[in-house]
Amino acid sequence: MAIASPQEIKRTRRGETSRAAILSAALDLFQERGYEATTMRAIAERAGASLGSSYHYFPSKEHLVLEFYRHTHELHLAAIAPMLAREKDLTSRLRGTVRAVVVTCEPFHAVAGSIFSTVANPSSPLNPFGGAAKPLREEVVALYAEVIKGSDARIPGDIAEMLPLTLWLYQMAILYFWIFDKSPGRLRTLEVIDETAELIVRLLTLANLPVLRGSRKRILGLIRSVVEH
Amino acid sequence: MAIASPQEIKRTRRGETSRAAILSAALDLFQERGYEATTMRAIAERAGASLGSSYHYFPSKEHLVLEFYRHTHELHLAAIAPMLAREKDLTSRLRGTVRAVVVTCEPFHAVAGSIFSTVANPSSPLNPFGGAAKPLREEVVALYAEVIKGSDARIPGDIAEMLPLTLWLYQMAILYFWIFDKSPGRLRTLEVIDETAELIVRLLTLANLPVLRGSRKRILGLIRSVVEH
DNA sequence: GCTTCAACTTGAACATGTTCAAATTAATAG
DNA sequence: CTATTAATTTGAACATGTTCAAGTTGAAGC
Repeated sequence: MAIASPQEIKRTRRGETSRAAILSAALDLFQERGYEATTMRAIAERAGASLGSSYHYFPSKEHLVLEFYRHTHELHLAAIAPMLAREKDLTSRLRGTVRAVVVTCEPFHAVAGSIFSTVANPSSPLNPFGGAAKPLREEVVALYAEVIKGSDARIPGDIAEMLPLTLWLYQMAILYFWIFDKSPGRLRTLEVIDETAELIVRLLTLANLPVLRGSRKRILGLIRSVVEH
Repeated sequence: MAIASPQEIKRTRRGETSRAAILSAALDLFQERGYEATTMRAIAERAGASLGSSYHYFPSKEHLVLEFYRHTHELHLAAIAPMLAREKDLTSRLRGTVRAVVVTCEPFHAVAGSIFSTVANPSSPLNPFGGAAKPLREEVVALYAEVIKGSDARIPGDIAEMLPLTLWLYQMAILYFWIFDKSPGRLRTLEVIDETAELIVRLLTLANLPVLRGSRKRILGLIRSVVEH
């Protein structure tokens, strides 16, 4: 409920071991049973710790999810590094990056629903628009900046400024769609990613048309005004 | 957690009184204290009922929120009826309708955050993409169909087909923005509504341009494929 | 080795959403 | 009016996230 106080816990070796055990148990159990079905008591038990000890390291169950996110983010980065190093075409880079998101998250599909709802809550420390999850969001936004920068596409400056954040939002939308996707192998999500990635790049090109200049300026102004707080 | 069984409770006069008292107490308390701070025990107490009785009429706390939604929807409909009867300009109709949403919801701004997160959860009966909240969503979509139909704008058939649902989604996005809006009188949300309403109608016009034909078809196909399940 | 103190651990206690079996009430049939 | 039955009401019991005061541990300084 309350935002986590940002004070770092100074980690001794003993503490670090406990913390790691608790986190690892939590990640396992979230995958096995889902977020809601995993109780803090079960986490503590599997970690060989006590209930209170878990709360010493993680202020709440939600904060364990935050680590869960960070974990998948690392996996995602590792998965796309070779592609980003090789590929120059923006559509391909975008498609590859977003495809990798859902592929990386696939083992957690069952958990994702309840997590997403937690994340959507503005008063949750996990809400990416503020609170504890903000740094992680910024890492993802930076990743999309890299996706753009490393491509051979020439994006006008005013668009380039807002694009990474917009693509992050796009990724969130894809993830929400993916949560509902019941098709075998989550194929429909992959199709939607392919289609939208192409469409986005196409619209970026069209944005230079004279008729669209006005709308383009307005849209960018809108995004800018929505983002600033 | 479980989806509500759709069996109607046959309401005798006695039952109806109790049900109404519980609902009314819940609506009051949600406004006074917010969703999370309102306990089922407090609702029962204020309603002069017992805890168990509340659960006899409402399968869960979330289902009380659903009624809360329905309540604000009625208020919204009443608020915009005169405007819709008079106004023919699509931009004005759209702006007026969405403005009325946030104005109607203003008394519940403090509650809205936690409610929104509950609603976003795919496994919640309140999730508008399925479950108990679907009928209400369809009412709102129908309202936007009316917003379009009653206007003097001539919308191409393929767009008109998908537009109401898209506008419902747009309304959801505005509401999410509104939740975070801390400006006095929620002025920023109103500004964003004005700007986006104009922009949407402008883009609808532009969609007829030959250069945009391809993208238009693709976007519509995308929406269609995303909506169908 | 002893003291000190912060880090760490513990489990009981609490609040609250939910379930349920039993009790109560009121309407209906005879 | 009485018996029956379904609707309604009740509150105890349960599960689980969270808090907290008290206990334990181990390293650093002497």
